[in-house]
Amino acid sequence: MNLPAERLIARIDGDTPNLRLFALLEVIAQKDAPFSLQAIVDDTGLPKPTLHRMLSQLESAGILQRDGNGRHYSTGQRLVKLAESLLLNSTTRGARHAILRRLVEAVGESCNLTAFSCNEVLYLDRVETAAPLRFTLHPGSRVPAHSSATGKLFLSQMAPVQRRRLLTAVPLESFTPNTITSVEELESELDRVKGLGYAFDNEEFLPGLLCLGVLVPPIRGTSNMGIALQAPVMRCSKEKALALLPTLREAAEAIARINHDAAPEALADHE
Amino acid sequence: MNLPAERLIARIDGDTPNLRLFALLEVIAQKDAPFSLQAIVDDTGLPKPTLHRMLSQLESAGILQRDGNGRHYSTGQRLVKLAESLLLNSTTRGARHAILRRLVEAVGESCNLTAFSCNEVLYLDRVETAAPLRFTLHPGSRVPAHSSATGKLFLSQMAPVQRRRLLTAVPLESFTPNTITSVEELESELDRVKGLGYAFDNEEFLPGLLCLGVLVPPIRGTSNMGIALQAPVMRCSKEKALALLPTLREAAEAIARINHDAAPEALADHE
DNA sequence: TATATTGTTTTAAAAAACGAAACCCAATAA
DNA sequence: TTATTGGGTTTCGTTTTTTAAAACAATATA
Repeated sequence: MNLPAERLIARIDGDTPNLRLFALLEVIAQKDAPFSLQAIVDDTGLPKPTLHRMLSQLESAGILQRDGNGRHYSTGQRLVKLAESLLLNSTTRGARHAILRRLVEAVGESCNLTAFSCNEVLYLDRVETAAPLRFTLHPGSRVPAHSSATGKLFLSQMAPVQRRRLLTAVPLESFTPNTITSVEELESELDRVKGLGYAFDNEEFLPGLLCLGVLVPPIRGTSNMGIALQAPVMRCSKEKALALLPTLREAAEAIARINHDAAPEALADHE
Repeated sequence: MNLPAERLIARIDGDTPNLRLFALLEVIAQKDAPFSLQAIVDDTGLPKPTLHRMLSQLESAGILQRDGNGRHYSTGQRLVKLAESLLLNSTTRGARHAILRRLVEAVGESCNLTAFSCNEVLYLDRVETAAPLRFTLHPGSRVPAHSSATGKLFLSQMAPVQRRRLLTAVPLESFTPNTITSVEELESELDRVKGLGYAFDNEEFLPGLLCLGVLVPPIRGTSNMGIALQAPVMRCSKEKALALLPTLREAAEAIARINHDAAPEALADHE
């Protein structure tokens, strides 16, 4: 996960200290493992004492934490909390919600917007269908990735080595007879999913619940948002769900556009 | 979404500008709609010109953006991207948390992951049991090493000379009748602990709280991570806790594997 | 044991942040 | 039309932080 060092240096250099701090956070956000002071020095080109001070400040504020042998830092509670709050309460929430609502109206089933956080699927938002039979899951709740449609999509984007580390850290918990609990089986499912660009959760988390998920296209790199349709199997077969895939994709693209322009007026036209 | 303003002020006030910026981001992260300068003034209590400057900096860096009429700010592209990167890459934390959670499920008591930082035990993460009677300690809090199970383990690894210097620098504070406050006594306890490879905290910090800790095996050298079980004495005897030692060890090894994978490569010689 | 390497502290100069007060500017009300 | 109000913005001297070279300490490596 080494990014071009020069670009980071260039951006960090010309700016005010406040922005430098932000740039530091951006560098840290790219790290997928605890990092040393020296690693940040290499990435940013800033002087070591400067970074030492900044990291110490962040550590004593609980934004970072020292870790492992005490010479490495990793993201602290507070930083993760900030990231989650940002995605949950984002000012574009209203616009995203409108799109989700329109999607639910179009497909007639509950849909939700998810993000990948700490190896789990985090529900950012959810709109429920009017149909009486429905599953109720609240924004802010979490679900394991391996038994979730969008979770599989998130996993399918990861580098195989890193992904395997996650999957083998803890046995894959089984929720229903359909839950995939073997790492090998899951990995081949993930490869399949990667090729298709969509994923099912075929009663793998809750009995009777079928989900079809797609990723919200990222500007570049990997996506950290997905939307999924959730329907009771007795009302929606896999085939029927697949027929709705284009509608789902359309909504995903609409949300991608919002994320990109982040223009609050975006929903005015669709009202 | 209005949080108690005083608390935010208090936190924002005493800190360095860098941390002030972060606190500002935290306030912004709570907003679910575009916000005005005045709204932030009300939330933080900081002077208007100060915030104006900060917001302007953030805006010109693409971290925030102004909406239509120019009088409101909302989260910009770069801030959302930061949040997503953070969550996508917080895999190590997530994996450790998953292991901790599974451990808690297996032993039925609260467990935590600690590190040795500045001669104190720092709680990195914690998962609480579902049992109604429990002690609540938050990640990020600190506890003196001499009255903590994992703290004793950390101390037991140190070179005797260095350790003695540490222990005699300041009198050992007493928290309960069981707290070891004599250096000689503590040192013999530490030798015993070193031989056993595990440590108890037998109501030495909080009355009624029994802890059993083990070290997370290091790649090499000394370990600065430990995991501990924490249980009310009335529910868990020393013997009962000891019976869970293998489970505890297993979890420690699982975390060690994660740390091992995340190990820093010997200095990268690019350039 | 010597010897790099990385982390930490110290320093004076430079830069930025700070915030009081004054100033703008648009939208109402008189 | 003119005052008034409630933001928002700019100015500027003071205070504080940041900066980064250099020295220092601790640690790993040979």
